[in-house]
Amino acid sequence: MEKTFQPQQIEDHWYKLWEERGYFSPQGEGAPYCIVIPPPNVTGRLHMGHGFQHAIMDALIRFHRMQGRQALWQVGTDHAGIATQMVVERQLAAAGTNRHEVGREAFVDKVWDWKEESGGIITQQLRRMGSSLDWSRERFTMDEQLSAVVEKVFVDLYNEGLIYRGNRLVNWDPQLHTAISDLEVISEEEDGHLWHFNYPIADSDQHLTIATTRPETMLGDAAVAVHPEDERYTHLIGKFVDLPLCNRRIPIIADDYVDPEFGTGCVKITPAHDFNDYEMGKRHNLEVINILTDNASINDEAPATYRGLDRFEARKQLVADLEALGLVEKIEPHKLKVPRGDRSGVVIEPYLTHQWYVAIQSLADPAIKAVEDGDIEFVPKNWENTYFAWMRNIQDWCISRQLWWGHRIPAWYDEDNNVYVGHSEVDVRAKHEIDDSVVLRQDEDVLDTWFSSALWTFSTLGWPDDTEYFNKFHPTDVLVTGFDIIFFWVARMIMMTLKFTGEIPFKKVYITGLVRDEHGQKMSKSKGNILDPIDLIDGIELDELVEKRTADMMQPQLKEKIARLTRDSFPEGIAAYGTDALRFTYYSLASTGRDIKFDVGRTEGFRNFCNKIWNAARYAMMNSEGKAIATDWDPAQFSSADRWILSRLEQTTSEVLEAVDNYRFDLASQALHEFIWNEYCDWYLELSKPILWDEDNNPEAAQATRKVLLTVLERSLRLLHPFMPFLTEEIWQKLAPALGIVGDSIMLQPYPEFDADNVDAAAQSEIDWLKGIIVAIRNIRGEMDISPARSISVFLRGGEEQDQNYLQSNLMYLQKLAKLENIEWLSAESEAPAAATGLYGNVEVLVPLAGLIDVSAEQARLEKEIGKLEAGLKAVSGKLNNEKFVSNAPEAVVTKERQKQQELQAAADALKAKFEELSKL
RNA sequence: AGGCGCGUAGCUCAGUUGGUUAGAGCGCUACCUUGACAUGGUAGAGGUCACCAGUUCGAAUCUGGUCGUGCCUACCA
Repeated sequence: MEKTFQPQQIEDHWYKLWEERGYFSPQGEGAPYCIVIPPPNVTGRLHMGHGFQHAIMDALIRFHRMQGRQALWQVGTDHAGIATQMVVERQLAAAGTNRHEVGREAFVDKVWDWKEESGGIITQQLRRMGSSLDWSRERFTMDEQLSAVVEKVFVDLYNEGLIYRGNRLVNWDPQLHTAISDLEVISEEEDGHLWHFNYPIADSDQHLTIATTRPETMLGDAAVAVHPEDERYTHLIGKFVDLPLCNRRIPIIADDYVDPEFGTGCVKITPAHDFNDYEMGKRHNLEVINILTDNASINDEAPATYRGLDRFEARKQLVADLEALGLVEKIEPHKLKVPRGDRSGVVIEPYLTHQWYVAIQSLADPAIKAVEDGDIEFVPKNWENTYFAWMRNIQDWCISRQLWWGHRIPAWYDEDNNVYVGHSEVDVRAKHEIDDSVVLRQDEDVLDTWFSSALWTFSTLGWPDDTEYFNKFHPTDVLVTGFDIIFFWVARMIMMTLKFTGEIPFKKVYITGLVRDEHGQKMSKSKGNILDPIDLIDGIELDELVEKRTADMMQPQLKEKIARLTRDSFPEGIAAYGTDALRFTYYSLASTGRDIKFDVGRTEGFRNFCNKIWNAARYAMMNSEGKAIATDWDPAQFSSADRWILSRLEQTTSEVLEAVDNYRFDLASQALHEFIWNEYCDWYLELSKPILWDEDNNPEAAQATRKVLLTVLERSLRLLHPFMPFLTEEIWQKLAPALGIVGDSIMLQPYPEFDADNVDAAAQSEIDWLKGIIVAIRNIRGEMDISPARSISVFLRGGEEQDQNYLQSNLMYLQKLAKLENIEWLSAESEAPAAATGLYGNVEVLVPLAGLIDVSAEQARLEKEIGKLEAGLKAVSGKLNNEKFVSNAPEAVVTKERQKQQELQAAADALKAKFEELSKL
């Protein structure tokens, strides 16, 4: 074995072998266990969020697979309508053309080409994470079979009246030329203005002052509204104003939507370009005047001077023209929420179009109930509030998009625009008896990407035709995802799955936190703080990292700043830490209900942990190869250390099982780290040395210890495997034969179970004693500056018979681990030499001074120790002197405090006596 | 405006139903290249658990409030 762990040499090898041998497919006869992958964009790249979620899903899958479940991790990718189409459109733009020139069919072909070309990247990256996904069942949302499900769902919902076509205001993206849903609109506060304009009151010399944040929409004004009880304006209700620049006369209406406190209390009403105005327009039968084109420039409804102007150009022009007419009362700075498309970043327009909608209420009700009744549980539970809040106020879902990449809507129109919905044109003609002489054209639009994603759990498992996997694995066990897509995806899956299969899609929803950078900042291209999981696995040179982070940056000053920041954060670039170390970092940070700040320092620490395990294995192997190992499991031959480590392993097993049960991967990883490093390596390996090196005198003991050494390691590897798949496999393959274990892979071995009978309290208390004495001696060595190379003599005094027995049975350990010349028990009566003193319980540990240390240093050390004891004593005594505590606290608590008081008192007294003795010298 | 979190060592975080002298890792200090590992070992320093009040014999933990901070939802033109 190499002296250090070299992850890159083993990872590809094992992953390929696992995949080739079909280990990722469900096996055996155990109860099914299933997770579906949140499908990544087929042309996307792996990011830290994926890395985190995959680490968790893979741990769950491997854990349950080892527990004997038929584990299926269903894999697949998403066509990601807008995102993918935008990429290809950008490619066209770079080539000096666009999709309209290319034409629909050729464009869609190009997108498929791009999918083929780049689609393998993300799936290769998922493999690098060690994810045990069942690649033999890989799906894509636009596969034939999945598309058929999409079509069926659409047609069925339509036939039930739950999908309808409506002409109403939608969120329109004027750059992408498509409608988007409410969820795809991001509103953030921006600086703007509040313009106050004077609208002349008809047939008078008076005017009304209205306030608006969007002057250009005045071209579509249909009324001015005031509050019905606003005394300033009641006399004007029913009268008219002359809309400046437009030569139109519009009414003054009353509506209690108007807030008299805001602005002037007069609102211009533009039904075609504002959601609230649209509703008010319906209430008052106002004309809906659309003044914008698809590009959000001014259309022909407006006066000629403004036609063709971009909306923001028109705004400037209008303000200037009103200014010239003396109709601008004032302009105030004003903060307002500006709606922007989450993909394009441009300002979204409420825009009147024909779109397809899902009538959502009847789907939402059972979906709410499923969570209320606990059929579906969120982890952590508080996300259920978020879910309920949105679901109880849900709006109909706009599902049509004016894109070319996606599932085309299965609706056809005749020349009179009558709509026919069906599985195909042939189907539609047959159903509606439409003659071939009638020309039908299919709806141009495609469905929102999330429409097909909503069907993911059951469409990927073969519903409705091929039901073997569906029947076995659905409902799935747990969905692992981020809070940001609870509405986009989780809620819609619950609704659609209940509607069509009558089953919940999953029993649990584990919501992960967001992965942020080490300072808690969101990772983003513009901040230049993105970490690529693959770079943490393979490492990356500083220059390359800087190049990567600053590529395609528009602003040069941003580029410089990011380069500087990157050089500060990673002066040496990033080392190759390997997948296991990266995964373990995720687990260690995965406490529930909290975002995680990703600190590369942690990854380095866990890389070291991998190396520690590697070397522990080297030690175990070096000490076993070619040597006799006990064949029987004979506890009578076990040393106290053997029994202790077995007992601690048992407890660790219990902790890990419980932690995984509760989705507490942080606690699981902590328990494993603590056990393997601080107990197995730091203590057990050291305790095994005296026995293994004393083989000539006691071969049975050495053989038994060898057995335990290997057994504990082997079982630890199995405990650890779901978290560190590669390292554990590599070592296990070398180790298993030494123990006579036959098996092809650790991933097919059983997961350790907890057996309370294997907890050995006696062994634990004995080794605790041993550790306590050794630590007391080392402490004196350390603080008194006694060279580690120097052997010393130690006396023990006080204590009970048990302590003396422990000394006798642990002499060899003490001599080796504390580097002792000699250690013996002093009877209580005998005179102690001048010595430095430590305590373990009521055992005094005496290191004779002669020639080793100076008295004042020891006194200073004692004073410090006494100080600590007295602080504790003060706290305990305070409690016990409080009569209310003694009379009210439970008996057990009081007894415990009393005992503690005695121990502290005895210890303090003993050290004080030592201090006095030293003073006499 | 409502809702959900968070605030514990220099940094990143644990702390289960209120009861240990509040823990871990990283970082820091000192010593040590001892026959698994310097990606290591041994020892050590470091916290009035954001603040205030309350409940209780007892609060990092429960309640109320204040401050700071992050996010989500709905918005007034």
